[in-house]
Amino acid sequence: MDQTDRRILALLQQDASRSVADIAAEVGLSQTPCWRRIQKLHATGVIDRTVAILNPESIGLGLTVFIEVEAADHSPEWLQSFTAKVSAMPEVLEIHRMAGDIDYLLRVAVRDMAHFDDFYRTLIDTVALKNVTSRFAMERVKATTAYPLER
Amino acid sequence: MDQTDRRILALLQQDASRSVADIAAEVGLSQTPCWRRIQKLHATGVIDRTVAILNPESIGLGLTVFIEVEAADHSPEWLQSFTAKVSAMPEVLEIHRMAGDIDYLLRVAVRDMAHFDDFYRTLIDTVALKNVTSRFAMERVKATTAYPLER
DNA sequence: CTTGAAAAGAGCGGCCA
DNA sequence: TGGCCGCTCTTTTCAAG
Repeated sequence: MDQTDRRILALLQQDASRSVADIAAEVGLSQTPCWRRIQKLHATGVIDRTVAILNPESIGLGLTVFIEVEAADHSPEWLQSFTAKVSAMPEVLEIHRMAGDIDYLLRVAVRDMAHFDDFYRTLIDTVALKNVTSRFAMERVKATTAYPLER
Repeated sequence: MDQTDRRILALLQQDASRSVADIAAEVGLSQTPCWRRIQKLHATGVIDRTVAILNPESIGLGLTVFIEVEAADHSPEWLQSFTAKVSAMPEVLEIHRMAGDIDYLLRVAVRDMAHFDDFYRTLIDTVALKNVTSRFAMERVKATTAYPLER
């Protein structure tokens, strides 16, 4: 993956709806080689998928909550049950297994506090947890899915 | 926005590279009305953009760090300077202004610990901070950009 | 809202340098 | 590798039920 690939990726991370010809022109290639590079980036898993990013407010999911979780115990059974059950909850957009005093960090999208309360009850009902801290986001100052690729 | 729009959005959040005809078939519409709905969802800002999602490991940015920040003070000047300067750092993918004891939560993508150390020094050099806690993600158990739309 | 169709545009592949 | 040139498929618009 060379510098040209990186430039292509940078553009596609910003806007994947642009035509190959368009992107090709911007990176100084003609269509075919540019198209071939993009195919290869897909095939090798560098590009995982292309998706529509929605405005959460417009679909009534304006409340983002980060939940810090400490495991009830650290047995393989608990871990597996936790990840399986929590992964299946649609409000949970992300689950990170963490280093340090917190075992898992969840990122959750809900409608409002009532919805969160609902979710929270379900969560603590579904899996045994030692300690849970919820942090509420008031404002999304920056939110991008684009990794930095300069170099 | 009705149920059909929601179904279209659910599909586009999963895979925005599918053809309109394909999506139309799945939601039980013909091409033209389906296409018009998608245009409208763009125009009204429900669909913000469509982007390529990369595999962070494959581009050498496999280390995700969440940084909890307490502001040095809460003056408008500090807040503005903080958001402007930190937004401009490419490693910072997300900035959330939080409720509670933490003022800001950052989500940062870096190559490795050395890169993080670099980033961290730059961060605390760039803006005055009262307290900073870094939490390191060991494993991405779940990561989706798709908001739940069932209903 | 549907179908059908047609023009414009983009994706895709072969072939040559 | 990259570039040129078609063939094919989609997207996009339009007319009409």
